[in-house]
Amino acid sequence: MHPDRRLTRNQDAVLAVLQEQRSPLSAQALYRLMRDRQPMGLATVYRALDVLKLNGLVQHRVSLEGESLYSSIHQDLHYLTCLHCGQSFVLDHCPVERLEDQIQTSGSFKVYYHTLEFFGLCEPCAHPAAPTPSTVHVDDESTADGEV
Amino acid sequence: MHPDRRLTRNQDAVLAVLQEQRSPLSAQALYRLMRDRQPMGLATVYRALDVLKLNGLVQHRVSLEGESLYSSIHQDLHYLTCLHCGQSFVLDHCPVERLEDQIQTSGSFKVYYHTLEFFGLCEPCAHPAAPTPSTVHVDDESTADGEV
DNA sequence: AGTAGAATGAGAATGGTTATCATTCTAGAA
DNA sequence: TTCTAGAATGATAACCATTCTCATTCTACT
Repeated sequence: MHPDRRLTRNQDAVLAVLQEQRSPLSAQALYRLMRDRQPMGLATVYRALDVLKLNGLVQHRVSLEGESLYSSIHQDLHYLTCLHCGQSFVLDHCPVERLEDQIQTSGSFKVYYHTLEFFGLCEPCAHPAAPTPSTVHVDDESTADGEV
Repeated sequence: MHPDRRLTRNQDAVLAVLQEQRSPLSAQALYRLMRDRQPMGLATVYRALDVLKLNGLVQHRVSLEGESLYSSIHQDLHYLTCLHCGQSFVLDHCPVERLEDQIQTSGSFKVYYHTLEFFGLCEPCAHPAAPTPSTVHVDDESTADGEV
């Protein structure tokens, strides 16, 4: 990874594959995919993703399982993620672009991308057939809005 | 962690400590803090955070280093994070609350909290004294082996 | 062609988080 | 109060995505 340098063959291949994807991919999944395209070591995949990220070509978010998911910088997808089952639903609207522009033009920080994700419980997890973790009674301190 | 159950002493203590904090804390940091308050095993701290999260009392985001940072659900902090040095700057404005309400009232998903984070390069990392990773030439996409 | 610096691969090491399991606690029943 | 089933807890091993190490290969430039 270096200043004013053109991407390497591997970095280019990783970027190309990412740009074909419809949804974010983990580094490991990407590594497996590369076998049929441009086989390379796992470490190289991670390094390539780092370079691409530092150059504003790729973005990433972290799944609930702690896995980093990468996608092309041009994808502006956001999610509703269930804290219980971990399933993610895609949101079609992004209300943040304007703010990003504001930050951008205010100088002093160059914004490449942003993540916006909502967490909570999806319908099945919130109202399961059999009772499931949902309501909790908190006695003291601030909160006490149990009821779900 | 169980249905319609009051928080345990430990879970209560973890929540209380979190509510005193001004900024998000990692589970490990929290574990260290608890020693002076309500000593408990590291695993219990993680379990408590899970329960609190599933009940909408605590939120978390993941740092660039892959560490989960927890905070009270009432903190609505968002960040500008530098991809190069990892430093985070707090944003004072959150433009997303309205959308959260929309999702909330549209039914079918109960939103507890959201994360909003901008990534890019901070001033020092973007314009360092000595040249640093910044510019990259991409000749479109799948140019795997062109000239070079 | 020759050389310095960068990239790469393979595998070891790291470190936050989760799983395991024996023990302790809690809330309700008798 | 005592008894008991189910839940919570602690200590530690196991996991696993990611990073590091280092010897080797490539690349760009002279």
